[in-house]
Amino acid sequence: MASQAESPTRSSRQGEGLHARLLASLGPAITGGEHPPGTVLRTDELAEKHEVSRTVVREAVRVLESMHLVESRRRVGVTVLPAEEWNVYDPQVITWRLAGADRPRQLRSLTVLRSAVEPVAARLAAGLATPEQCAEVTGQALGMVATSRGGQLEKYLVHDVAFHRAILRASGNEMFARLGDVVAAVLTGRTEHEVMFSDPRQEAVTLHVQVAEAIRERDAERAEAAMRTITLDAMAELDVLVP
Amino acid sequence: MASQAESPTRSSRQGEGLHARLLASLGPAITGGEHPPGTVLRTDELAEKHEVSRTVVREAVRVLESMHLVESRRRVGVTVLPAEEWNVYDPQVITWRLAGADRPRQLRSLTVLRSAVEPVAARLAAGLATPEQCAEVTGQALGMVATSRGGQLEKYLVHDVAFHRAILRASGNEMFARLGDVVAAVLTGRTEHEVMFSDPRQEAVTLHVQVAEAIRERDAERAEAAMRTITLDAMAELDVLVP
DNA sequence: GACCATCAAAAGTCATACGTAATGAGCGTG
DNA sequence: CACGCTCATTACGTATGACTTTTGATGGTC
Repeated sequence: MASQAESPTRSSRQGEGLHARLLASLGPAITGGEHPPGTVLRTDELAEKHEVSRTVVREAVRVLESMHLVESRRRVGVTVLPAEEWNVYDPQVITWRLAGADRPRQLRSLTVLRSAVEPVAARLAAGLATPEQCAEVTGQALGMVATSRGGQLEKYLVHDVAFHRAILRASGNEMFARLGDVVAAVLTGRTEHEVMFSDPRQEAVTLHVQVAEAIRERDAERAEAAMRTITLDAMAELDVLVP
Repeated sequence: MASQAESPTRSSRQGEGLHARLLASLGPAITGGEHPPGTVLRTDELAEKHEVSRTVVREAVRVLESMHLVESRRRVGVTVLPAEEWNVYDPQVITWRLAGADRPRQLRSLTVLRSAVEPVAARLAAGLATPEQCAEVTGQALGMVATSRGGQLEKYLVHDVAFHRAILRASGNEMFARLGDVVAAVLTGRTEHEVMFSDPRQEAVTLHVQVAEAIRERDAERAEAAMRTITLDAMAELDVLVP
């Protein structure tokens, strides 16, 4: 018990708890293929390697277990599960995979998911959006128009994310609403990592405005169609950028 | 350390660990509204109430925290988060909510999600399904036909679930594939809890066969359309059964 | 009334001891 | 030789007590 008493929390300050730090180390290592499925980790070993107590390791392992990244069995150890078992909807897992070697596959999966969900969300939003939500969507679309020229990619991105978030929220479906972070991650990733020298294509901007209009006019059909075009464009774009 | 030594694991045998048991108690209590958002739980209190050690409580809380059901802060306690924060895609959370008071809302959310995802999955499957996957889909559709009369609802359900699972898997998208459990839960729930005296509607059966045919013939358009009809029917049915 | 020092409550961490179950080597028997 | 049983080993599971760290709350001073 004296070890941490003599050296008050070794090294620099940590924002979060030790378990979170360990998790942030183990999670990406697993999703990134550093510990391939079938690998067996032992708690004592992890504790020693990361210089934390077994208690901390166990808490982190519990979380990984709840994500179905690993399975803890007596007398065996902590076994890394095959990727098919992973909770690929867990925001943390998504983040880890987007940050690692799996990034292209993950981006593609998410984009396909978008192409399924967002058109339906737009359709629902057209029927359910409150006046405030309509105003929000319209406002963000106009913001996209305003920032679509002159290399203001960062500002454009902000409006783009807010636009899609607003529609997902206005759809009235909690599960759709929760995909706001996913869409944000995809859009941000596109702007950040991929080559985006030029301004956004004007057709894309126009489509966003059309979606906003359609929702405002309660035209479910048009809202869905326009949004479907947007997401299909995103998939086509992905085919060009990613192998 | 003597407490469980003198009484060898009090009461009956437990299949899983204590933390899992605690989780199975706390999770539904939170998602079911028994501990409304804002409620503050204290670790020691939970430990005493459930007759487990703080270690066990902490592990369970860590998992709940990773699901964004609660937030643990020093000097404050374990605070229940508002429902908007919850990881509604976590299979455990879905299960808990389906088993609790939130069941109708959850069923509706999941059905809407299905209506967005499954048509797109069918379209993709039409382009990607291997011969084996085509055979599987067709086989399950035929199984549905065979069990669609004579009150064999349980057998029909098995084929129905397997059919949708096969298509989601054949879509080639890992995130779609992971929704197999969700679809299974919805379909099972419909057969179990709702009134289903009669045999399934023959039109529904026919639509499933059509989807299988379309996938086999690589007709993406028709596969998507038929599946869309299936999921829209499911939504319509839900509107009738659930308030 | 605003600001700051002090206090205390509760989570966070650690180390240790002991319980428990699963595994696989070894051994005996048919 | 094969099969199955026993049993020691091993690594996770649980409990506990001591200590640390953070932070809301309290109360006092200017």
